[in-house]
Amino acid sequence: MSAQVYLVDDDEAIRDALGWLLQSRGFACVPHASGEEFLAAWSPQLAGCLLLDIRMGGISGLQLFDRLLELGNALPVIFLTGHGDVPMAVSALKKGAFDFVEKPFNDKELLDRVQEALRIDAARRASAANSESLNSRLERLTVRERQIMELILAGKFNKVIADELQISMRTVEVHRAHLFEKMGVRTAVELSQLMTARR
Amino acid sequence: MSAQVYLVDDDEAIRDALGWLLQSRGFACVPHASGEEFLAAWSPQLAGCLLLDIRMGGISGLQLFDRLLELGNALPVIFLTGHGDVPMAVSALKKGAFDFVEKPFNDKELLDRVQEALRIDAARRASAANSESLNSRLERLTVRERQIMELILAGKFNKVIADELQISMRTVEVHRAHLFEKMGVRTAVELSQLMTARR
DNA sequence: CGATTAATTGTGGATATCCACAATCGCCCG
DNA sequence: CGGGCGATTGTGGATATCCACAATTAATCG
Repeated sequence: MSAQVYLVDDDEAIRDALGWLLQSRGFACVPHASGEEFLAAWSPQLAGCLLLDIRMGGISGLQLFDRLLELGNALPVIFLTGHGDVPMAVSALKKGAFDFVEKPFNDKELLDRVQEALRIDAARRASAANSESLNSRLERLTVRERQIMELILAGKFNKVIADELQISMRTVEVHRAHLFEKMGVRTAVELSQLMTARR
Repeated sequence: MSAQVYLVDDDEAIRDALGWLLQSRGFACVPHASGEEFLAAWSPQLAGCLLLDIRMGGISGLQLFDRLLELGNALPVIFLTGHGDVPMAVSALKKGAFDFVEKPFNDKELLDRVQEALRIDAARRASAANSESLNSRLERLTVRERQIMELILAGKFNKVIADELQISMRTVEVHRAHLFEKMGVRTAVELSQLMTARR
């Protein structure tokens, strides 16, 4: 799934004009005529950004935005509006919208914002992919291994861990080796960095 | 230096009214009649938040905001304006303003925003204090100790570190013990968490 | 029931770490 | 010049870790 610029606007003239502009600059554009239509096509895997008109028939851009937030949307959203007011813009940005642009807009400026949004999204996805792979590795750990990992991350010696869990040191060593293997680390320090880095 | 609500507005009536409102709700308020005046009083140590009118004689609220950004201001800024437009609000928020409120405003809403801003600032300062203390500990390390710390954080054994630095293992052990002592950690895992957590 | 998986434990040896006790060398400062 | 500091090294012993080889028990699953 490569990056797309999703465009939701109920005005066909705008869809055509913006679509053309984007394509001409090398951005793949996917137009939708309504919020409902986009919502039906949406999936968490979509990559790119979303250009969203606020005033539309059917559900409004703001309503669509809220719905997408609930669904866990990660696409950066650039609002387009001819009739925005300040509270609307403030609220949208504080909820996490990427930008809020008033029509008529300057082509170059919009393209810059699109490019920046695509960059952000790519970076976010790359980092999400990392933490996905981390999570999948974590899920492969058995309960006991996770439990022992916690104690290792608390800086405890195998001996102490064995005491606390009332098991032999040898068993701790085995679990430790297994979880290092599964997590793809060679030392406790690497494990700690892996776990600490992920916020 | 305890938390204050700094208020910059060239309209005395507003300063009085807002000042009274804030005081009555238990917020300590420090009014200034101009951007220049606040700038002269500003220091990086100020704690609290800043209520900033946009349209003022002398330098404008937006100019003051930009200047404060250059100076490394950490105070959350809540803009107050009677004549804001959308691009202005968008730009301010994207530069990191905490909020952007149009006059006339609802008292309770403004107070909520102030409280939230104070909370954010307190949290930010607490975390900054941590990283300050971390930095001061880091500065107490000798060059050699820092160098060895890097290698420890790379997950290398004392033996390997000794080889790479062309010194004896014993020396590495000594430095290692010293830097652990100075950094206040007992194990390499704790050190790693300390260093990794601070972005 | 036979296979698989997780948890558990043991032995023993090779490596590493931790640390007290001790010492040398070079540099800068009052 | 004597003292302090940082870097360096050594010895030796107590602890820990790493790991190959080996095995038992309990639970789950087709």
